Amino acid sequence: MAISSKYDPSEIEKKWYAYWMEHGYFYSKPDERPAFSIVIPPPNVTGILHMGHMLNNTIQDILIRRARLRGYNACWVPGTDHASIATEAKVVAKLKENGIDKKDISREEFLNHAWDWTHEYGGVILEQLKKLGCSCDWQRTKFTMDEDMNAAVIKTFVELYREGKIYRGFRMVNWDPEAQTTLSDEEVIYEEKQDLLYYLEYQLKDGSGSVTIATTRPETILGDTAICVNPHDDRYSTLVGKYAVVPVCGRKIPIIADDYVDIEFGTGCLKVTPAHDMNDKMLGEKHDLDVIDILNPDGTLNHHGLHYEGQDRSVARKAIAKELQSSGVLIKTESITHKVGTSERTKAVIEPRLSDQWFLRMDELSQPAIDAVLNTDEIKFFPKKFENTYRHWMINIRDWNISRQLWWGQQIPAYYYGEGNNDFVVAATKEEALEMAQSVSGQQHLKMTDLRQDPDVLDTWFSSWLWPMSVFDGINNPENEEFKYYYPTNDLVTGPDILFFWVARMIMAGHKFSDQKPFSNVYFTGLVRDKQRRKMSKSLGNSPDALKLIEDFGADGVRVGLLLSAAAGNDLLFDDALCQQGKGFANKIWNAFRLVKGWEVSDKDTPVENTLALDWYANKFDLALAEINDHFDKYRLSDALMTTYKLIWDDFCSWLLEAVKPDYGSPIDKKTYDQVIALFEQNLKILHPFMPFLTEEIWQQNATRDSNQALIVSDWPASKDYDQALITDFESVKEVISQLRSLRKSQQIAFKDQLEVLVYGTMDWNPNLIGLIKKLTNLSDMRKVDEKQDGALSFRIGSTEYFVPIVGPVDTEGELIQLTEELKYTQGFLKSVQGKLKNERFVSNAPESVVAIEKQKESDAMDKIQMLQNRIASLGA
RNA sequence: GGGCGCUUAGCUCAGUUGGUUCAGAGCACUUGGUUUACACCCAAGGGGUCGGGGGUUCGAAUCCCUCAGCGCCCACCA
Repeated sequence: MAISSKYDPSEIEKKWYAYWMEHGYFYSKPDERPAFSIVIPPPNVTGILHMGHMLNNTIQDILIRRARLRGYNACWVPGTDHASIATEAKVVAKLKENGIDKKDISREEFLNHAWDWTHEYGGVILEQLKKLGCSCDWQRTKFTMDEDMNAAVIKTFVELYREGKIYRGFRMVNWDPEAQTTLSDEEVIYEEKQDLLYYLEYQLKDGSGSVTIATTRPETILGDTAICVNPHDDRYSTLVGKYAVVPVCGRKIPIIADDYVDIEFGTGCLKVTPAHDMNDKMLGEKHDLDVIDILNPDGTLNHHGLHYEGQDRSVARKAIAKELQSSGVLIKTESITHKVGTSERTKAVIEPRLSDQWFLRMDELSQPAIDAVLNTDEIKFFPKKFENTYRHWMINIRDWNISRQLWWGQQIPAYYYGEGNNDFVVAATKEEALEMAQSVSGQQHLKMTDLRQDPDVLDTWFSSWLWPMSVFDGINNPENEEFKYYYPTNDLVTGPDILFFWVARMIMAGHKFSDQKPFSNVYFTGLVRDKQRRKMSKSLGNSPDALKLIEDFGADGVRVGLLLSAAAGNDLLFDDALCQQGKGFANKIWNAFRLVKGWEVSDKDTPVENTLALDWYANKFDLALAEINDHFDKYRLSDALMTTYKLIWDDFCSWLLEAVKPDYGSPIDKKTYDQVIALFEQNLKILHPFMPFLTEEIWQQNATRDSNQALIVSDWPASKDYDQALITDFESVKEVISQLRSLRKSQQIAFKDQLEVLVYGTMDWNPNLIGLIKKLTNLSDMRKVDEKQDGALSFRIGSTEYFVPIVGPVDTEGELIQLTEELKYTQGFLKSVQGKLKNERFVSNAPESVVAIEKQKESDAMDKIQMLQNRIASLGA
């Protein structure tokens, strides 16, 4: 049967994925084997596969496939995240396209739309992962808003509330006027912006003068309730205790003193707007100031905005500046560069705003999580450098604002039964809430309809932080068999951008709710960037279509391409040339297979050099395997792949196959053939995690296999001791061959012209390998001589010299130049070595072994100089 | 402003405890090669004073100091 010389992945990948699914190799349930589990970082349910996912999931698949081969009961749990704000924003936008405004529909109607959307697009990204070859246990697919997941979230909330760790507070929060919700600190991106700093003059109430303040937000003067100066600022000491008048609205406000104010900045006078600035809020509380909120939730001014009511803050800013200018209050403006908080999702400028929110106390939760990573080494980070970032954040951790003014997510289980917002109970169900409300309030007549559930939902991460536990039902039912078997999970693979959002919180949740770590190792991938180091993004259009890449290069090619330059934690500069390299590698292996399968097998004797070459490769394989295992242990997956790549391409294809390859038209002996096949299969096993499709295809084409003999469920080769001497021997032989090829090239001696090689000195390797050298460099003979041969081409390896009698005209001039240069270099080298040896401090302080090495270098250099001089002389210079 | 990290070949990066194995890999590049698995190939080769300066040491890419450039995290001064 003719096999194509080009490897075509598309059909093959479909075929084997279907085969793996059909035979349930990805499916896992507890058994007597040790468990190895990974939970997927759940992608946004409405998302599509991008390069970051490709990298991240390729890595997880490599880890899980290797674990499976090593005999673990491997379980990779897939799933998606409801991604509260991101999804809600998409749904709102889609409704808008259809002429529907979120404000005009009920919560229930909106949620129906959101669920429709989820059902329509929710599976897309998971289907794409299948194309990449991901061996997830699809029967376990979870969604963060599945019923049991919701139950876990609610249970956790109630528990934390009863412990006093969750509280409601009227706090300054990051308000996104576009999405009309709060954001956590982590969702706010600070961007450098050019703005104007306005200098405004406030008249004193008693008419005794004025005071000038500087602000970047002049519209907020309408919410001013004080002016603050530094108590040590001599310029203003007489003003403290007096009153100033706010321009435009004419409100009388006190002038107070506080160390918080920086004497150097602006005018040294600070307008205090407790409703719209974190620090002003703090000053307000300290000095008991009024709080005047001038904004509506959508970022327009409310009735405190007076004649600017209804205008957006940015519009009002310009308008008010104009008014202030015409009334002479605006003294000057200055350009200023400062950082402005914007919403990660909507890009809207964040307004600090006071509102009722739910918070989770973090102080007690953080300590065990700090210990687990930084003190006990229970959890390891790869690369380790992220432990520093983690430490810094965990030590300065602040309470977590967990409420969001959205509809898509788990609604907060707080039920109000009175008129205001102060009478409420927290309970897992409304029924339970009713009983509690009746008993707490003493009002037995309360009915279900008297209860109002808090309209807010929980931050998305409040479900994500439970993920490794909740996917195994470990929150609702911690004694269940699966949870005990699979948890804690082994590896987590994610990006450093969600170290705090997610990783840190999972560690806290793990210790809080299961008294255990959620995972043992965290592998941080880098960001995927383009060749110009730009972050890949939709708006730049520099993100390649993931599925198109798989079409072009094959999933195996793409996986290799991604891995080749993505050391843990380093950003990956994606270049599809790397996928091309991956595809090329697949083709190389494919052709090696074609070659071997094309051989005609006979029962002739096995040439001794074949035995030696096969022996060498078997040992070389074990050496490489030890390195590969070590790389895996250290989560250096790129290195593991590169070692495998070189082993297969260089050692297996270029050396072993060339060494045993029969002459054209001749058969190969059966023993060699069988061993080559056996070694080929070993290669397939260690390559399988990286290139699952190609390897399974060859594995199955090579022999008829039962369904329980698929490569995916075979075994990872056992580590064996290897014969280093044998490997070294072969390296020497390779060196001889390489030198002979080099010599042919420099002397322009064609391969078809046979050479004779004379050897002076000892060949400390198996002389049976001469046959191999003869075959690979076309020698008529290679034999030992008792005298050096002056006047012949030569090279030297160790203390042995090799002479090749000239068969044709020699490029004397070129060789002379080369030899002279080499002589000069060697003489310089000798001088430096001798200088070192003459240094008494070196000889007396350095270890003997190091000195011995230098002495060896000295004598080798002297020998070499002698040889070079002889050669030059023989050329008649 | 506080903290962390990086700077090694044209590009992307390895270099664990300072000393045979230390100046490396892959890609790219140069040269030669195709009736005999693969041009998505084979072979040979060029290329770096390890960011600058100083110090410790018999010996520094590796340890210390300093300067310059880059990146990330945290906080945020109106």
